[in-house]
Amino acid sequence: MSFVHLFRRYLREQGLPVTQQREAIAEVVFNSPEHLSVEDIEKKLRERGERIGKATIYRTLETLVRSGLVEEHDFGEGFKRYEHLFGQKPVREHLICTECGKVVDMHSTELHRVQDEAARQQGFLPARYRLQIYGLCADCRAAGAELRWEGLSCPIETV
Amino acid sequence: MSFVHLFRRYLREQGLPVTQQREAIAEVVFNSPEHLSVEDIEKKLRERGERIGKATIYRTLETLVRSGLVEEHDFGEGFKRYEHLFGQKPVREHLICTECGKVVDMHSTELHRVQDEAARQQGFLPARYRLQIYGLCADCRAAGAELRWEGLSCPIETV
DNA sequence: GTACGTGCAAAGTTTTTGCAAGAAA
DNA sequence: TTTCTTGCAAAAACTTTGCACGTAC
Repeated sequence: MSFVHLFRRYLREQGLPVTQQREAIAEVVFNSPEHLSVEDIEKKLRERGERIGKATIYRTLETLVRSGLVEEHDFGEGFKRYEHLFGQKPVREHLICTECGKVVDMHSTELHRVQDEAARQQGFLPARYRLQIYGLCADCRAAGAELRWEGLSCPIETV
Repeated sequence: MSFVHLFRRYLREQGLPVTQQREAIAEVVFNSPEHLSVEDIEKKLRERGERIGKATIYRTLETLVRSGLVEEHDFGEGFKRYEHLFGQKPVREHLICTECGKVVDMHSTELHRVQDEAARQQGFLPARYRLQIYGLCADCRAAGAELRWEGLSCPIETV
């Protein structure tokens, strides 16, 4: 149920002190299935009765990311979001609905393989990747939403 | 050679005034093969003898992106970069070297197809996507660089 | 002449940093 | 006791906004 001991182990491995704040922040992140913003984390901590400064949250998240237990995301909202990597295979593919803003996780082994291949063909040695697909989610499509193009009437016709 | 007339057409279509500043900014972006930051653009404008306020640059980039002629990128540097979509097929795949920071463009038709398929399988209607692969570029590999893992010694073993 | 753009500076966001006081080992 | 953390507030970095003045049409 709780994965905090993994983080504790990482801290010890690195010779870093295990503090109340670090454990509380890790617990909050590990117990949320969503992609959390720093503000979300702060709110959840307050709900638990913990009052931890933003600076500490940022600093702890940096450590969590470095430990490999948490991943940082940027969905172009102007701030970052954080997600733990337990449960299923690490999810690095996100479908982002341009209508309702919902973010759906996805995983495709084939996709992973093709990406890897393509990168290697360029002499590149891939380590991790991040894919964001923007479009309409199933719900919004069902509700009748449509993709809209507000750009040039005749997109890119190099005339 | 110059694609500015496409932007002019877009502005007219939208009933927006065509101004000197808008044309100068579009020219700078259209004539650079790189991914430009707002600061880069400002510098290039100054080199051309144009002194245009940052606010205008931001506002014009917004319009350029909406026109579909320019794409906004976020490589996690803390600021955005902009790239025109002329020349080759729109490039939405980036190989980012974690050693030297270089960003290499890539394009794979197969990759595109697999992505599309995977999204549709989830009931999602894809419109555009963005892929970032982090790793080591050919040069850094040749120079002997290696991927390093500074996270937990035994990555994610849910024990 | 009217509507919209421009430039400046101020305000807004999110994130980082400096430092005195405090906790972990 | 020594080292590293915490929390606050200030700073930083990028972007947006308000407003008086100018320009496109």
